[in-house]
Amino acid sequence: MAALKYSRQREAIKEFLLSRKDHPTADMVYTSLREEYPNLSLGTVYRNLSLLADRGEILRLRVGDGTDHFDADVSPHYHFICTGCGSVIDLEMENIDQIEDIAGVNFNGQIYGHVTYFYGKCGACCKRELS
Amino acid sequence: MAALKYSRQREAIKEFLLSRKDHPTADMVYTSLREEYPNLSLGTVYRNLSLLADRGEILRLRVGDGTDHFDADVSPHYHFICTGCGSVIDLEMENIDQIEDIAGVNFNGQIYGHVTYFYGKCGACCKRELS
DNA sequence: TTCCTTGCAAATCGTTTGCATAATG
DNA sequence: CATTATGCAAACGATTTGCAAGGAA
Repeated sequence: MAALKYSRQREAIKEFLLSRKDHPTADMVYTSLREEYPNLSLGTVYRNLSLLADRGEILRLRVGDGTDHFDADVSPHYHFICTGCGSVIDLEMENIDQIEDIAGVNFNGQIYGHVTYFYGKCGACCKRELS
Repeated sequence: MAALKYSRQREAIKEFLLSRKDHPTADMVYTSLREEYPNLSLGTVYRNLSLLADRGEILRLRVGDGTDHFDADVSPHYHFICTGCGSVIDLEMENIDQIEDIAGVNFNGQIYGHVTYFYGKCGACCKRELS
């Protein structure tokens, strides 16, 4: 892995992600940080998000809405995507790694991991529908 | 849902998907059908794939390689993506819908579904690595 | 004749890249 | 000084869309 040099921008991107629990997209990161760093470029945001994701310092979430979301919480956990408002929410749930064993039963290869997203209506959207 | 009119192209696209078990991309569908329908357009392929997916007649797979794959088998099943060769393979495995109940335990919304992809090395790639 | 569908091309969207310059080690 | 990172703009790949013409009900 190549050596990294410090960069104010990369630090700001990572701190921004750490400060939020709503899993922003690259464009959200860019737009928000632009207020503090007026000549930050979108390319730099993408470059650093990819770099951090490759190093495992952040998570890239392909939630299926066409644009990647990012999460600074790299501890193992799952995500819920609301089909109503599109929000991406952390789930606090029991480990389900046994599904890899279940999947491997009739399979003649090696299963090293899985990606799971849960879909439905979030609490706020459920409430909204009742009114 | 709007009324559908018959179209030779749509029929061909669906039949093509039914004839394959390797989950082609839009471009693969286009390239293959072009031989029989030389002036089929890529736009038409995309339009019909989206239309069929919206109606639930086919599945759109977001396997994470940047381009969507499609599957005419809409019966509930799971997919494995080989990190070696990128192939998308059907898994014959036990039902794991209980993970939605597990996920819902500490969640104050409604979970209606989930998407899971398994990753690893397929049989062919495992073999290749040994040699 | 109504209106869905097509082919084609242009447009869009998210993301990546080339390059000259700036900052780090 | 050697190298990595930046800003900017151009390039890209996948997908969508506008529009005039074609085909199904």
